[in-house]
Amino acid sequence: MFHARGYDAVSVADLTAALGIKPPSFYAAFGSKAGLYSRVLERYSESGAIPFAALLRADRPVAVCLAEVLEEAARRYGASADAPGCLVVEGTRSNDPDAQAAACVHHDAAEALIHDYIAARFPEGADRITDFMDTVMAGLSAMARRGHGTERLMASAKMAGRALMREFSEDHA
Amino acid sequence: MFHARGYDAVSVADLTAALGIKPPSFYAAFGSKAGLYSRVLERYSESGAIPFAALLRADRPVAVCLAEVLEEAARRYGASADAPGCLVVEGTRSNDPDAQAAACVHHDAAEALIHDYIAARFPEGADRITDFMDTVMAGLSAMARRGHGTERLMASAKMAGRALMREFSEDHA
DNA sequence: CCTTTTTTGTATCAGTCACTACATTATCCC
DNA sequence: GGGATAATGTAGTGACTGATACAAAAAAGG
Repeated sequence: MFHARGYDAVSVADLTAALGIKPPSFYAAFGSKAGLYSRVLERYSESGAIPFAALLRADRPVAVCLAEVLEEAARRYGASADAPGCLVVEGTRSNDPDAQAAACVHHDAAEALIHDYIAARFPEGADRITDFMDTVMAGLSAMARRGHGTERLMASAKMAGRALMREFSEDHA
Repeated sequence: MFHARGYDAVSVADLTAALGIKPPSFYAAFGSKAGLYSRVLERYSESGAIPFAALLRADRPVAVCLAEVLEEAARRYGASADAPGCLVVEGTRSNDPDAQAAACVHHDAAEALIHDYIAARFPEGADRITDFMDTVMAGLSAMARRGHGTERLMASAKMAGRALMREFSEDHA
């Protein structure tokens, strides 16, 4: 439900109704609405999110791996129309401070993964390229939330991917 | 205030306090919270938003003009830290149906402007390129909201702009 | 100056938010 | 089966949401 409608748009009443439990049981189990969200984020990071560690390989060109991350984002963000976009990216935009902080933890971790991966071989462009990756992924998540399916997202992801290739081939030269 | 904190995060109480008026005067003047937001959007589209009509020129290369739109977005979205991102783009993400609809009107108009501009000279790629423009602009607005300044946004905008050049030069060949 | 109309402030509307005190029911251990 | 413990349902907390009824004050018109 958090993924489908966003943290702010889901009320505790919605959650308890969906779970078939009453508020006291909900708070006994999860502590708070943000507490449940934290656990959902954890689960999402383990299974539903982009597998950065597997995609960012040291034995392949940096630009290729980064482009594959973007394409995987397009695939996952547009996969299910009833849960569009990235749970983490969207969470960082919540109006609730606790939820936002929880989502930022995961986002910052993923961002650091990307940054370090680039920095290992192109330290001078790591900041710039990481920003670009962030921008495109935030954009893809937003477009998914607008209803765009995987095909349309993929076209934009591939375009951004080609921009990455270009960027790295220039750094090489 | 809508631009600074987002439609959902601003309450009528905030608005009446800031305006120095009481709720009845507020509703007499604007009809509703969404009514005021509509007028704010109107004003924003006339003065604060990206001047698409001026930027999308028929006497210059399509890719150059589109790249300039993205750079102008970077400039405006990151200009003031207390009102980051695009009021329209962010408005389309509101949880309030009325506010979202009002923002979508302006967003769709801008999108149509871009689409028609591209379609006039590159009909086969208009959909794809428009999606890419939307994606990057949504991403830039999101990054601005995360606190990135104009310089960082501009770097990503320029990268995306170079991707556009490449795309059009290939279509040419 | 007095009446009429408009604007404003006081106080509050019903509804929803996340969250909890309390009592009852179910479960477990012996 | 009986007593301690844990989980649950009932009901409601205060705070806030957007939006108003009503009356007092201000402005306009003669």
